[in-house]
Amino acid sequence: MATPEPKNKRTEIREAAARLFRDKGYAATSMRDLARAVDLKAASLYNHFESKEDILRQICFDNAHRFLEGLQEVERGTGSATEKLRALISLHIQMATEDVTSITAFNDEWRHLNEPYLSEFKTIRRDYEHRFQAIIEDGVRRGELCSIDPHIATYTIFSSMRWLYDWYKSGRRISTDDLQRDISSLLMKGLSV
Amino acid sequence: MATPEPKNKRTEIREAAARLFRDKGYAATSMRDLARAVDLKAASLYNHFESKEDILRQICFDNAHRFLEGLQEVERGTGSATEKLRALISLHIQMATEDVTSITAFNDEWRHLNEPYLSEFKTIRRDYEHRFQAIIEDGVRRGELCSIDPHIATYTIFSSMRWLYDWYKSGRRISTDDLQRDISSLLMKGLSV
DNA sequence: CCTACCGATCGGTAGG
DNA sequence: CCTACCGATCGGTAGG
Repeated sequence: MATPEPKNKRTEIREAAARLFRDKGYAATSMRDLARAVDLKAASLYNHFESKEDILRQICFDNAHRFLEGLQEVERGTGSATEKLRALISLHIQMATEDVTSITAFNDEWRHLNEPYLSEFKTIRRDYEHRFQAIIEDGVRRGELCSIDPHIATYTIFSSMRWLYDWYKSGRRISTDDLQRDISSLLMKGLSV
Repeated sequence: MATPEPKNKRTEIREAAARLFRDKGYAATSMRDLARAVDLKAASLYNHFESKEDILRQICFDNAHRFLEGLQEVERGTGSATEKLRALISLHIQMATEDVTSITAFNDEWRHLNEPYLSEFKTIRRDYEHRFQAIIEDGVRRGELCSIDPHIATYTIFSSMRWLYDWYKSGRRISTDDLQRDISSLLMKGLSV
């Protein structure tokens, strides 16, 4: 009973889209490609989504909110700046390894959003970056971290895990635990006094 | 005298293409966009390049060879693994800051190459990665670097500088010297014993 | 280097 | 959810 179908089809389309956007890029993915991937005709996709951009929009904003929630939880904690930073690095690795396809589309394809969504997305992103950077600044001020430029540190941390998105496509031969340990230790040691 | 025009126009088109590919992506850049950027009609572009992909091809392979040359020079050196690694990090930062637009297109758009060029490009890239990783493995073996997984270390270093490509688009307020110092010290300290 | 034009494909809609 | 179809735009060519 009830209607389990509609929601599942929507999710199925969204996931197929994330995969195609990651593999071919948003612009190179046609609605006919996507329809084929979910065994539908192109026109039928419009019963589930307003437009091609609507799908991208949901992928981008859903992931943005997941990152923001993770950050908020860390901010509410009572640990040292070092502990918070370590938790944030874990968050990024976790996001990258849990839902790879979606995160890749989120990372690389948001620039294809149209206004006003593009500006809205950039604002959220900038907010995240600033709050992340504030934690590093705090750590430097307290003498927990070395006197690195917090801006450089923030972006270096962000991008240092980007290879996971590409790399997870092919057969991954490293356990998530090893990743956590090695990446986290490299970055934390690099930032230590 | 002579003919300085042809070569200059070719270069002008290539640079405009690199900028457009970086800003909008390869698939979303039309030959009409590119023609407009260099004050030509779309059809005239085909006097300078065989196809749209031909332009991308040149950007990708030129940069691949520049990276390989830099690596070769480092490999020929007699320094320790630590010194070689430091030189390679410098190479990446230098490439990223010297010719940003071209490097971004090289980094993100190569997947739009068609066969057999796609396979050829991936082979070159894999070769570069393996030789880079060999230097890290050597450093670990000699006890110069900590016992991190060399594979994780290699890719973390590669991607840790990727933000430079995006970030250089907007007004850069950090000097190249500061970048060199902070990024290099973060990574080298992170990898030290 | 241009005008004129090609077939293919695009995102999306009408109407059922 | 489909068939049928729209105008727009794509990469590229012919011919000069």
